[in-house]
Amino acid sequence: MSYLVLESLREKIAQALLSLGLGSSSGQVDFVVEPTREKRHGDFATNVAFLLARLLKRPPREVAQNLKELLEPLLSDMARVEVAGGGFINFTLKDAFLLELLQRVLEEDERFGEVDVGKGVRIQVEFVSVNPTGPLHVGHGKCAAFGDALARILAKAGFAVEKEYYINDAGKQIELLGASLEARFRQILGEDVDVPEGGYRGEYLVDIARELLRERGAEVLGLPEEERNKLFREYAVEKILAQIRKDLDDFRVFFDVWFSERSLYEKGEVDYVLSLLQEKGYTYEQDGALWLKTTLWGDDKDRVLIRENGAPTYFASDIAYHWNKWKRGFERVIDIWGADHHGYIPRMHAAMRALGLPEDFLEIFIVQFVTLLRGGQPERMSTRQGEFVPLRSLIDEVGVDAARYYFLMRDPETHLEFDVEEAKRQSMDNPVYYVQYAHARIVSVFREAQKRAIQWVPFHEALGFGFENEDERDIARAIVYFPEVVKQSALLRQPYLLCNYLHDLAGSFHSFYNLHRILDTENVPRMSFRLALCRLTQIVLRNALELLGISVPESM
RNA sequence: GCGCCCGUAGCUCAACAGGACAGAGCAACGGACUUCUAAUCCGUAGGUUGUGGGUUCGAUUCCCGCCGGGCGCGCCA
Repeated sequence: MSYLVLESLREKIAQALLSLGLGSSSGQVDFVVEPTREKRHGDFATNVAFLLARLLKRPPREVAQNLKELLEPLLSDMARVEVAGGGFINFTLKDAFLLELLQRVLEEDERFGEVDVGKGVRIQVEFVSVNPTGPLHVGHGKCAAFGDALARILAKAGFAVEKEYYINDAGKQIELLGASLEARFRQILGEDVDVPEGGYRGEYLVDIARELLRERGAEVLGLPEEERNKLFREYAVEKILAQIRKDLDDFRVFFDVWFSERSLYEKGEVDYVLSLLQEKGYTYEQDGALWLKTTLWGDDKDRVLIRENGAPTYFASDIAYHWNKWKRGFERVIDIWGADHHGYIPRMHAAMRALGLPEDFLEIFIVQFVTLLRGGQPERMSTRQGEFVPLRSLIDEVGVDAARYYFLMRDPETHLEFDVEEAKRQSMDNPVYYVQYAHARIVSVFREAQKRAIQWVPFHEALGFGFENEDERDIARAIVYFPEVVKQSALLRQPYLLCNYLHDLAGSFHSFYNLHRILDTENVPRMSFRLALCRLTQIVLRNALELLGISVPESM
């Protein structure tokens, strides 16, 4: 497991507090340790003295001073512990310690960044789960990128992760889909019929109808109604799902499980869960329908489980679905939904409580809409949001890497303005290339070294030469911080923290590269040390990009 | 009307979960390739953090009101 710099420091401070009879495990002093923003404040800082000052009713500065004296002997890894500002305590790592950590990074290599905050907890991430009634659009792409990256990050952070796609292959919209396909089918055969009211009018159904005609011929219309409906329905779902899978594959998003809603009905799980809720006494009948008392857990109104016509609602099968997840042994499940579903959250949480599941079993994330811009102007393809632009066309236009990075670089719960023109530009305005370029540059340095048959001291030995300047040290500090970022993004479920980090790391490297010559055969120790730093930076860039599902180019 | 999200430089966004002087990129301007990839770097300029209160040693961050934008409020999924 990788070393967590902040966590270790925090623990030591907590220990010091305990020895003072303060702080304690009860956490009455909830202090932070964080990397400093400015170099002159050292590497890390804590606000513990401010919080303690309140408790002790002493000036923060004085508390900080006392604490510093107490801490110093405990912190053999620190070169300096200083009181600054109104009462901050700043820490500066010993170079020797930093170098020792770098050694570990070399050893851990592709495993660097693995942390054990997940402790093997089984967690499921369910995302995209688009109804198989039409192709994926750009908004789904954002959900896909987020869910996929989150799953990768959680795995790196020590969770046992499974990715799942829930196929809504039951219910009215699927009936409508089948009817829409049949209408297109008949149209091709020259019949004067229209797509049913509220049906699916997209061109893709015309293509599918043609395919069906080619495969099965016009005689399918002669089948008995029930059989015919089933055929059209299933054919449409199958074809559309295949297209969705293809799009997701190309977007480098893969699922462990494709779960069918229909199977819940077939196995009687919907009925079972309904009876379970009835037994618990959380349901009642009114207006001929069966209701769940979701208001018991804060929902605005109670919700219908079985309609007056006897058909279960989507809500009912969704409850069964989540019960099924629980029965499969997940300790925690994450649902990622589009913004138009946010009104659905309270009832879902209420249902979990009604089933008696732990409060933190279900986590729901809402992914806000994407607005596509083209040169600063909103995309015209839709009168509403750009999200109706197919994901496919975005991938074709800007590529997978740029698309994924743009989706991931922001908090998914905020609206995203995605400028297609900017994403396409292979230049400095494009953050994904900025990061990838750093990697390609490093590879190129090694390529050059090899070409010139340059000999250098092996990395682990070369690290012994130590830092020559602040620029080198800055990179080292950024490198050893990576595991903390993995931990943070996993616990906060925020892949974008990783993007910010990557951008910073790449920036430190680019600055360094422009300021200092690496391949300097006049000074072999220095060159060797710098090559070691390059390799280390390369390791982190690669590991981090992989967590985002973005390719790691050897040259650009 | 109610609920959720959002409001920071001309534009798109950060600010590490309440911390030090609010930072990047783009756009603008000025510099750096006979030397490891210039998709890069260095510098200049750009701000009453929508607004009014409150809590705090400290607020872009938390609370309340208002203004503006987005989304949702079905026995649809």
